[in-house]
Amino acid sequence: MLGDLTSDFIAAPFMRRLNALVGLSDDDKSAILDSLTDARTARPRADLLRADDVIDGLSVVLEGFACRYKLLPDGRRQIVAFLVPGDFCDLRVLVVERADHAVAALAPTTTASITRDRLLSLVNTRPRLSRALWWSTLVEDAILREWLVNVGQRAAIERVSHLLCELYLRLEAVGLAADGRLELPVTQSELGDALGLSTVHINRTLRELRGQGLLETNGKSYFIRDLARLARVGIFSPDYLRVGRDLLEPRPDRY
Amino acid sequence: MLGDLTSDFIAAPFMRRLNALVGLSDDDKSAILDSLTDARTARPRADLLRADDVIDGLSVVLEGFACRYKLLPDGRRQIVAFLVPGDFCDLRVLVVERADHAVAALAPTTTASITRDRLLSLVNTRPRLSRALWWSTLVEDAILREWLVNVGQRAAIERVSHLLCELYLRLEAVGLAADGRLELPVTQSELGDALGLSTVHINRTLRELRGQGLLETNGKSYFIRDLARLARVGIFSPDYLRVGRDLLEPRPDRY
DNA sequence: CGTCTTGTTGACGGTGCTCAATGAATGTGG
DNA sequence: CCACATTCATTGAGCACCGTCAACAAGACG
Repeated sequence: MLGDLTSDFIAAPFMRRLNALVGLSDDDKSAILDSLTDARTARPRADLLRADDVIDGLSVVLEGFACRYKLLPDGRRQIVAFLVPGDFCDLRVLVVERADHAVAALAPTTTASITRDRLLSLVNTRPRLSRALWWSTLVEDAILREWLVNVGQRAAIERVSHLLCELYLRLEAVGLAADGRLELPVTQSELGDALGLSTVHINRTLRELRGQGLLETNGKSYFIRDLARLARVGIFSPDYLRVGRDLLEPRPDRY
Repeated sequence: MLGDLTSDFIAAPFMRRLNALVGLSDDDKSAILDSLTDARTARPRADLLRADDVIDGLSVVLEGFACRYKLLPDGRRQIVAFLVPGDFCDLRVLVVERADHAVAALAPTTTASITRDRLLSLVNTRPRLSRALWWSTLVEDAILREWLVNVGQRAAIERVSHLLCELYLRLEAVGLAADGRLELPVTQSELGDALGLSTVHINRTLRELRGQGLLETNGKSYFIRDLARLARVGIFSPDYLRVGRDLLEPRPDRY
């Protein structure tokens, strides 16, 4: 285990994520926290996991920013997910031995791991934890479906707006964004690879959003001036981020 | 249970799918087959499951063709998956109570169900079955990621070719396609909604593929004249359809 | 036998891509 | 600490891919 790390500030986003998992007891939470081992920090552009790698355990992002991606033989790249602190790298390790896609750090990224055996024994002895882990894969799936809708149906300005709304809410949920401000340690080229748009067009689209007074950017700092309006432009509804929660649960009325 | 249905020809694709699931015993197979109940046939365009529906059990497609889809408020539709015989409608029922997307029949489609309680007791008493079900959700995820790559990175002719290769292999795997021939009971408009292309452009792309001698179409019958070449055009590699199988397993050399 | 859906094709235009150049920022090695 | 290289953001020009609109034919269906 990581010793002091479990009580350390660095695990805060992961803690917040665990708290959000339905029905997880304090006992479950400390069981999984205590199983974290082997913390390491990857530099930007470093692969955390390569396609066809044999997976030997479950990794959790504690700090930083990463992505899943697939490459075509000619070099085109599609980013299929962004991983923010608190996200799991490869939950499918429970069933599958090899990855079908790669995971790369986009910013300096700290991860910690749980060995496969430890994880299997956790889910076997703690049904609620097992359920919670499955639940978080379902949220991931829901995000993936929404990304397909985004890339398949929305125009460029809608895609960018939608992604910004999603990332703002996800980062806010783990305490890494507030008051419309968020840090996105990704290049415009990476945004393009996630949204199926060219770098040049990402740049022009961001300029358009700034021109409409919806957004301010300064390097990798983003400031959403009007979340409700940005959500309208992006035809964004946050429901998919809360799969399985009671749909009638009161929600902030910002969209 | 469905009585005669379990031994009936109609369950053949589902049987073939079960046989393909890793490590499933005959006992497991008959347990799940015997749990099938409440067979019903939906007409084309009928919803099998609506967004926000409370899910009361697991449905299996026995015959026909269906899709998962999400709608935007203005009517745009993205099809996020095709369901062929042997596919499950809503495996997430195990964890989540409500659907975040809809499922619709595209052809006359027969489904059978397993009640939630029965399913839960099956997975609790049969670890291999539980593992096999999770495995099939992972294959679904892999297909979803590949669709995102398809829509995000590939040009129209590549997208159509890729989808045709995928559907041919999936249908062949359950005995519904052979010798390059397959039936796709979908309209060109539905292909467009799956690939993020307009109906008109689907039509032109199919014409182009016919012109290149790669494909023949006759209504909803498709004949792939040269699978290897179509796969090359679509930059198609079948790996993602076999997530978790040994990557060294010998494969037909058709791509 | 009308009506509706689907497939097909043409014309036209726009969204977004490619190519190219520039400057700023960042990183690296001497 | 500076010289140099590389990455990244930004903008312009030109054009291609694909969408929209429109029309018509052929089935499918009641």
